[in-house]
Formats: sequence, C-alpha cells, structure tokens
Amino acid sequence: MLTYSEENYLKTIFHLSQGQKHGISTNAIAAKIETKASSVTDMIKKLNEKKLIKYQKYQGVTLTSEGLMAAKMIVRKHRLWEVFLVEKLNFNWDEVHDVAEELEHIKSEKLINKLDAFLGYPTEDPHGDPIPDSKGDMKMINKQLLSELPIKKTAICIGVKDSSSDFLQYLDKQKISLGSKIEILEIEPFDQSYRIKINDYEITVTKKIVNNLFVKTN
Amino acid sequence: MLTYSEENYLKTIFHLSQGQKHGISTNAIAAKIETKASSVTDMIKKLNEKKLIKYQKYQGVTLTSEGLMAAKMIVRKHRLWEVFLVEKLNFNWDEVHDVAEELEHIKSEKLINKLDAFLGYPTEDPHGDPIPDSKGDMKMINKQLLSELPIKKTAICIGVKDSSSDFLQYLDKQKISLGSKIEILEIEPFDQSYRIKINDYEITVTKKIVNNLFVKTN
DNA sequence: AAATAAATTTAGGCAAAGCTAAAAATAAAT
DNA sequence: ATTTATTTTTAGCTTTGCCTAAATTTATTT
Ligand SMILES: [Mn+2]
Ligand SMILES: [Mn+2]
Ligand SMILES: [Mn+2]
Ligand SMILES: [Mn+2]
Repeated sequence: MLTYSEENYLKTIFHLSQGQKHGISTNAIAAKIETKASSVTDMIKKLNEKKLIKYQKYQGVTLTSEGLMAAKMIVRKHRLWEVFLVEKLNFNWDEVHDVAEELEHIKSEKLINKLDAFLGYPTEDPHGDPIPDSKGDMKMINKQLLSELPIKKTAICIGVKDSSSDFLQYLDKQKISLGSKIEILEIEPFDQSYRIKINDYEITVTKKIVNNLFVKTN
Repeated sequence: MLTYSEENYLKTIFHLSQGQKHGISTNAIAAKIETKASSVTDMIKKLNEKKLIKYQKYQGVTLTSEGLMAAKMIVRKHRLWEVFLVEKLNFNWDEVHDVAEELEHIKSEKLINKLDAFLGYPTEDPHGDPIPDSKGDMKMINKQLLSELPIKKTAICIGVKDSSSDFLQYLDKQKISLGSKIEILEIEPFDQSYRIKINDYEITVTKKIVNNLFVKTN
C-alpha cells in the first residue's frame, strides 16, 4: 500500500519521464514537487527499496514496470476525476486540477472502474490528455505544438501543454477550446507574434501561446 | 485547516455525542477510533487548543459550536458521497462506507455543493441517516426501533442502526430494504424471536435484528 | 589537469500521530 | 473511610516526511 506522498513522487517521476531518455534527476523532482533535494533523496531510497524505481546514487531514477503501472493508475484516477468534475458537476476546465490532486489518492479499484463506466470510458481528460485504461494502456494522441504547424495549414486544437488556471482562463477569454479550428496566418518577424485564425475570426497572440497549444492536422 | 486525523476525531466525537448529556470520555473515543487512550489525550489537547472542543482534564470533551459545524460538514460529505456511490455508480449500500471514509476528507466546498446539486439535494443517505445541508441543518427524522413498535401495527422501514456490511447483506438476503412495509406478527416468549411480515411474506428473525432496524409509522 | 561550480547525498533535527509503560486522578467496592 | 479498580494523563520512543547545513560527488571552466 502506497502512501499519499509516495504516490505523488511516482506520478511526478512518470510525468518527468515523458519523452525522456535518461534517468530523472533529484533536482528535477524536487522542483516539480516543490520540496528540497534532500527530501527527494530520502523518498527515492524508500521507493527503490520497494522496487518501484531503479536508482543508483548520483545517477537519477527511472520507474520499474511496477512503478510505472502504479504511476499510470494514479494518472488514470486524476484524469477520470477531472472528466467527472467537468462533465457531471459542471466545473470549468481551469478549476479541476487541484481537486483531482486530492481525489487521485482515493484507494478503491472498484470505485475508479465504476466511475470510468459511469463516464462512458473516456479516453481523454478535459485538457486533451490521454486517460490510461484499467490495464494502463493509453492511446497515444498524434499531436504537435501549434508553433510547429506550417503557416496557412488548418488544424484542430486538441490539447494544452501548460494547464495552469491562468493559461486556461486566457484561452476561455480568446474563445479557444478543444475542437476549435486553428490556422496560423502569419508570423511577425519583429516581435515573433502570431496572427492566427480561430474558427472564423482572427487574433494576435504571443509565441508563448502557440508554444503551449497542441493541434492535430486531420 | 484540519488534518485528516483531526477530522476523524471531530466526527467521532460528534457521533458519540448523539443523544448524550455529558461529555465524551477518552476511552469511548479511543474505542470508536481504534486507538489508544493516550493518543486520544494527545489529540484532545490539540483540538482544545484550536477551540474545536471544550475539555477539562478527566472530565471528557464536548464540541464547541465551531467544532460541531466542522463535524457536521464531514458527516455531510460522507453521506453525500455515499448517495453518489449508490445512486450514480450502482454500489450496493453495504459497500459504500469505507470509500466514503476516504472521500469525506476531500477539501473543496465547491465540490461538495456541486455534488449536492448533482444528486438533487438528498436529505438522507442510503442507510436512512440524515444529510446536513450546507448550513449544517439536518431534518430530524421521526424514527423508532422496530423492537419498540407495538404488535400488529404496520410501519415502514426507514433506516438501520448498525450499518455494518454483515447486517446490510443480511437485510438484502431477507429482502428488507428502506421503504419495506413491516409488521410484527408475534414474539415467541421462549427465545425472544420475532415473527414479522415484510411487505407480503413472513419471516422469523432474532431480537438483534429488530433492535437494529428503524421504522416509522405513518 | 586543476580549480571552480553545481548537483547530490549525508547528518542531525523537527512536527504529527501513533505506541508502551508508569504515574496520577477518579470511581467503585469493601 | 480505606482499599482496590478503572480511567486518564504524562513521559519517553518510533515512524513518516520534511527541513537546514555540511560533506561528497560529478560536471564545467579555466
Ligand atoms: Mn490535472
Ligand atoms: Mn497528488
Ligand atoms: Mn457511512
Ligand atoms: Mn474518516
């Protein structure tokens, strides 16, 4: 049985491992979890002892297959609860993350599987992130950053890289949501600002925005 | 902000206080919470310090109005989650208590009020216990034990005193549920067994059963 | 190749919440 | 009214998860 804290470490290591070749550093974990490197070292030893991660002093850590599965189950819970909050309780997509941070630690396999069924087995959370199924499988979504999309090619907004409340509220304000049709009209060389078309109207946004929106071309 | 443990103590003191004139003893709390008396004394001091209970050495404790409200909000969460699990996720009424023990500690007023609305502002949980509203008010249900019901007087089953899984499963087996019509036909003097009528069929049950069923006469 | 900087680990402590064993206060029985 | 039993509190120790400060290892410069 994992503690609340152990679960958070596993989840964090999982997220930091995405598209990462080498082990995850102590400092990276400390920064993400907002704790001190020495605390991370302590916890790392415990997780290593429990065979949830592979760890060699000074070399960073990677999840074992057991640790990976545990992490995926936490992510599964987090994202399913987010779907519940948005779809059933009418939360806005920028309000759900913190509550899901708590709900993800509720320990009942039966609960999460029944919740999954109740929600209709969703494959993505409200921010476009994939939801692992009960076996840990998640369909990898073919996505690219808007900033990598060629000019004048239309695409569909399917996710956000940064899912902070600030960014999500900005998107609401600009009427950008998952499913919006997006096209880059031109890039201003002087300040790297982007003139983009959302559905049927045009706005100008900064580079930071296009670097945090995922799109897919159909 | 209350810790998980502080919340459990407040809730326990609340439950032990029901229909109780004097303060709640250290041992009573220890027994209910399954811990040692010395641990209870430690926690009691903390809760007293935070002005959530009134405490004088060796005299037992009572909730302050602030502590009472905090306790009611935990009970509210517990019971609303139980309704959710039964009504929306199709849990059986004997399976929900332990999960609700965890869910009751999720800290978001917005969440619980939205859940309340989603469920249609229920006033009772799946075991017939009243659910406090967002102000802490709960309608007191006019109930009596089946054992106190006069012979040959029909009543409706509206709650259980013991809500252990064992008892609830027994009731399922005997097809007794909330809303069932109940009548005591006769009491066998020899072994104190009860011949009772549930809706339209008759069964014999022990004294222990009739001592744990709440009914109301209309 | 040293010297310096950065990252990581160790050592030593702290607070929360539990425990056991002993002391003190209250209640019950003679 | 003592004595005995029960309840409650205190004292001291443990584990988890965190911290600061110091030591050590690895990485980067000169
Ligand atoms: Mn989230
Ligand atoms: Mn978390
Ligand atoms: Mn319950
Ligand atoms: Mn609880």
